[in-house]
Amino acid sequence: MRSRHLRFDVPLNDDRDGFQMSLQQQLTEILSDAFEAEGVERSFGEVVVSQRPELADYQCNGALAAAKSTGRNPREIARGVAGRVDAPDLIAGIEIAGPGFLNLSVHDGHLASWVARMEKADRLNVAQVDDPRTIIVDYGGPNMSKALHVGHLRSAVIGESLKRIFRFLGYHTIGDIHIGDWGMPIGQLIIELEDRHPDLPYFDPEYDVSVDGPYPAESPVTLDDLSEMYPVITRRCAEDPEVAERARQATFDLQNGREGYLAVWKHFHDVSVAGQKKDFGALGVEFDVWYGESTVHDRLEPMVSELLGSGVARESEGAVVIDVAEPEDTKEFPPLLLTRSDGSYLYSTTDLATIDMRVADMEMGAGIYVVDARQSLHFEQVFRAARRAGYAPADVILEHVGFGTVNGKDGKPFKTREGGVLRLGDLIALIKEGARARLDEAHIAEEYPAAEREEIARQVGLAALKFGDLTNHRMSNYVFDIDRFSAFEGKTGPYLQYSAVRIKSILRKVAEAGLAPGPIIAPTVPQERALMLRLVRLEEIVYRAANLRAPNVVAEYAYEVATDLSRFYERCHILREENPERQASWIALIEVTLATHVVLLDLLGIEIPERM
RNA sequence: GCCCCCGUAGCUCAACGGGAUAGAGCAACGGACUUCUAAUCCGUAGGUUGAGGGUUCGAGUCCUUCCGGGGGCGCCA
Repeated sequence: MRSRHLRFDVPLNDDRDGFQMSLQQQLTEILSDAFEAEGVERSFGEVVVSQRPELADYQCNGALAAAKSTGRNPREIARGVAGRVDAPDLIAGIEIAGPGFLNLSVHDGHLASWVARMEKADRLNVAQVDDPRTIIVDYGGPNMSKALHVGHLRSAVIGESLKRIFRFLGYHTIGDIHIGDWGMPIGQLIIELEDRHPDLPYFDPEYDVSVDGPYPAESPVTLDDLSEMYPVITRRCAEDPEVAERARQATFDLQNGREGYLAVWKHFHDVSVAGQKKDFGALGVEFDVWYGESTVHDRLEPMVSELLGSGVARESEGAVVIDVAEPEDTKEFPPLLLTRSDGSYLYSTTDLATIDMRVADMEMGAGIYVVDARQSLHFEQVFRAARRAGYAPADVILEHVGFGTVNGKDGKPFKTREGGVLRLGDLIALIKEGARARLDEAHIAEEYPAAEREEIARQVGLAALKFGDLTNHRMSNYVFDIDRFSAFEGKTGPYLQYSAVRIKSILRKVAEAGLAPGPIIAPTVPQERALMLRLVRLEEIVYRAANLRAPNVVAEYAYEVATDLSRFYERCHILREENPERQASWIALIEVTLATHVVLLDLLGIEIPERM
């Protein structure tokens, strides 16, 4: 059984001390046994969280499904199963409802022992996968020639979260930014710079490093220059075929090792990476490697020759292509374009070579590409080509995890009121400013040192921004509304932080009062019970998020934990509680809740302030 | 023309591989601070899930036909 595993066909590591399953799994085992004893296939015993919390904690719908295959009455099956369930210490009640739902309520003592288990076990008793597979998460994907804008937010934030989720579950993960730094945009920037400053040594064909000395160490352009130049040159290329032809030539020359171009490319690369490190750093997005298209440039020429030699690739209209259509395709599948007719390389070329490199040199067991959903065809082509070329054996997972676009209120890709794109750096500054204003107007943290207020504003602003993105399902094209992304009330990142901060505050006062956590006892208040029931689901949630590649599952759950904590907080006053056993149990309970928050917010890439 | 994604409350979004009465936040209205932080909590109101047809005990979810939006379809990334 041990049903939870990622779609990598990898079993969960069961070598855990004590409780080896999640509560849900444990209930599923019991029900499966009962179904089996009743003469029905045990797979019908699957237990899920109740859709009607006022009726039950968990439910099993198997009797309904089994009715079809067995031809028996569903309520009769349910009755039979219910009669065979005998686990009084775990299941306090089992009832048949409606057409044949089995409603389960968990025994309070058992629930408390689960929370206690989380408190004592490592990692809140969340199992790690038993799989040495290396997962490379390819996200961020900035183009070297453009400053980061809101459109880059999704890949960065979703990719970062997925990487953290996989890592938390025990996978060896590598986050790779995969910079776009070897294609046509570079050729375009080169000729734009050449047109503006033809006197620069990089463009002098006569320049000889051995005679004239090395190229200047100082960059001829700043990041702002590049951002300004890029739209200019793309427009010029669109309007004038001759300019476009020169850009293509420059791209070819760069890729074939023209020294001056390589030298100026290096400058472009360095100023651009410096800017990206700043922006992604400000977002709290951390890449393990800063590779890019150019990383594989040495492999391109040999790769194309080899593929041509082996017959995987072929010439077509002067270009080199790989056919990737499969007989069972129902739709037309165009071949992957490996080189242009002038021999220069494309996005497809570097992507294919990158797969080869990742498998051969980085031991990639799974490649997760967190890239705009519009590129799905491209990735399907590249993945198929990688299989045909033998770069990616069948056991290596290649997966495009797409996401929707960030739109404005008009349904088109987001633009500022002035019609320009909103830079990521400006957006972060804007939201942080909003968070600071919120502190002022609500008279929060007035007595804190200025530096701490500043830090709180930063953390709160980023939380609002990230949660605002991650709470959406990744596939939906969401509407970017600055007001929503800088809201601090309701279902927002700051609410989650606030929940954690409240606990920290209580725990400080608890320590001052000389109180300490004690054994977690059975819940006596509905809000307390609801919180426990929520916490116990942590493992299910994280695995589910990983399997669906959906951080919004974690975001949603984190919000629910925070809500349950708030309700508990309103109802149960810990410091004033007179029953010492209950008080000590509550202290332990909020400690587990805080630990859960710490895990969840970390998976979302959200920091928790000490106070706010 | 072919293919992919999307369409859910006034707005922005969820909905745990088909389950019971489709849930949250915001906005609106009404309550709760001498009480561990009110960035909170409680309540009211808000829906023919774009439209039709089908599959079955049961459909927002699967199939199908339309309508509407976004995107892709060899020398862009």
